[in-house]
Amino acid sequence: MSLNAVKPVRGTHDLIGEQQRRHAHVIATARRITGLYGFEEWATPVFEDTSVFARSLGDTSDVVSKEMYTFSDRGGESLTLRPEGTAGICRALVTNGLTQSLPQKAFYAGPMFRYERPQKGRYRQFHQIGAELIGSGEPLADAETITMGRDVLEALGIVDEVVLELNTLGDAESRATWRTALVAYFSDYRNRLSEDSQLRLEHNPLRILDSKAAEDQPVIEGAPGLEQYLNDSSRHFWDDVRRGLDVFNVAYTVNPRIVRGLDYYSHTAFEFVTNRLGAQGTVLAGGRYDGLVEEMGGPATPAIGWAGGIERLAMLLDEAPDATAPIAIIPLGAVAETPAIRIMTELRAAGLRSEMAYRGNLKKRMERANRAGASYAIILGEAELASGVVQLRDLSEGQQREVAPDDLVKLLSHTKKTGSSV
RNA sequence: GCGGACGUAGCUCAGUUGGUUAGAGCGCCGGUUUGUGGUACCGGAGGUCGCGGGUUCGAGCCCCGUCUUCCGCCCCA
Repeated sequence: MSLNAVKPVRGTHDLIGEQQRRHAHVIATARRITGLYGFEEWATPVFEDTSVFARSLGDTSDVVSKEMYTFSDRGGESLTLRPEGTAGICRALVTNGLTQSLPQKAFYAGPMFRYERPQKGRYRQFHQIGAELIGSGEPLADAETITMGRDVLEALGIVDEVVLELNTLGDAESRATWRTALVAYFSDYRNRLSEDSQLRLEHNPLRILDSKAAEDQPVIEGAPGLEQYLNDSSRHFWDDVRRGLDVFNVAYTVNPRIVRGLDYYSHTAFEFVTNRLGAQGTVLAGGRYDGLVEEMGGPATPAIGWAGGIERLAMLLDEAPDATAPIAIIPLGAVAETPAIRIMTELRAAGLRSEMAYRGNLKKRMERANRAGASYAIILGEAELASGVVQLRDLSEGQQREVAPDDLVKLLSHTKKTGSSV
């Protein structure tokens, strides 16, 4: 790198070659699978009025103040780069009047931004796929949405790398009574809690449950579970979600420590987790958020969804999808260029990826074709022009024969091979 | 925001207790009589050792600061 080369912003990454192909594959796969479930892709702005996200977060101290990319535009309005996808989707639902035509099934993919310290699979600009099913309050909707997430992971070939952890947060009433009991319990053991957890007791007591501090574990063991505080309807909902997962044939383990900090969450919470990515093991996660649309100024509307981190999913893919192998067109001498371009144009019109280098002798062009992972080389010089043929060389087999130019499309169309360029 | 580790060619890394013009492999470029690649041989380019200070006769190596990346913590919408 040269002396005064510009540097990328901390926590941002370029996606080139294999990396971009991995990302594109994750997105294309998720788009296809969610499509099978009747979801349609939405694209919302990457920045919104700050209130869109601030509202969805309430006044969760750290998150709003320290971890969002917030700035003023020239008109003095406070804007924020979206830190996640759900709030924007809900805002779009409301502003487009779609609360009148529920349910809506939205799939999205794109960059998100959080001002955090980077680690592997956790960047300041990162990318997510996500799906939101808005307007369905039945437990079966939860089961089907989770199943859809499982299917995406399966289609990516990584379902064996993850386990599905499931929990219920109950409805607002159940959670309130549980929370009270929890705070009372932890307060009794306050001095046995870690310093962090003593702070959490003040502003986010549920988070003590997934504390990593060793000294917290014995206290957490004895903490009251939500189970005993669930009211009847919440209990039925929870039972029905699990029954639904059985019907859809989705395996899960119940993990009572999965919590969500915000009030609009209710009932189902789930995470697909891997142990292959260190501390960033959650690969796709979601839950029910029946209170959010109302928070955005719409009518009370039930909703459930999930989001998955593309970086993490891309890292788990066994191998990157191959680039499509091109066909290399190699004219020898200036007179061959025009017929070569004609052939190349025909191949492209037939849907075949074709490239021609502008310079270099035959040897150089062959080397270049090889490096580009070309499947075939089409060589034509004066001798070929004179007899109305071209040389068609199979670069993987090393065999070469003369063919009529008109036969090329037919010969190459069914031999779509893959190469390993970039 | 807190704690820790790393930072030498495009990539992966070597570089003895600080001592002359900083190395290797891979990759890249060129050549091996000019119409044949992926494999052999020969040659070449490319680094002010992340950046900035300091100590020293002398710093890639020691000290301080700073930036990045990575590992944890906090947070995780």
